[in-house]
Amino acid sequence: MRQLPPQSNPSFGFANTPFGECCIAFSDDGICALTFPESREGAYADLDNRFPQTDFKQNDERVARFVRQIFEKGESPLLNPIGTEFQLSIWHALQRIPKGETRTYAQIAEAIGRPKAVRAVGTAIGANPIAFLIPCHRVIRTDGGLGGFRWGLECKREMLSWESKS
DNA sequence: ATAAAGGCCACCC
DNA sequence: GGGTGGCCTTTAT
Repeated sequence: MRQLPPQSNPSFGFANTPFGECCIAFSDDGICALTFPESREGAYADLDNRFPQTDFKQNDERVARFVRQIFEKGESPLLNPIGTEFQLSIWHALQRIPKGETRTYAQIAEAIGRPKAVRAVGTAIGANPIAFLIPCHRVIRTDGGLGGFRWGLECKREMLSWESKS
């Protein structure tokens, strides 16, 4: 099941965060993407790949305000993640992990009532379209290992330590 | 329709 | 530590 792609006033922009420059894409329906791209070209390619029909207008000023709201005030703006029902249930579960805490992939599988689907849970978490706000960095392995992270394990560590002291 | 690839885990050595 | 088999969803043939 897929929801609507960003429709009303689709926009995007770049701004600096404690974890490097991010790209945020949003519309009147909320934020649909938050990434930490290697390059701006990479960010364009990623957006075009995920929303081939959408023409985003650049608005760095609005993104800068989002970033202050998120990383200074600790608030979460309205989100509009797009994915399958399975993915959405997992991304929803991630948002219930309190800041400063962690869960294991197995615990998330348990939380959505699919205890056997641990591996699929890992895959779905890897597909998280809204980094940080959907806190996939708070999920680690049962054996205590960090697990994976789309933006690099170093970044995952930094996010966890940043959250533990605030 | 089917195959292949995953941010996993339990179990073995 | 390293390797195997099972589990389940998604994406690409």
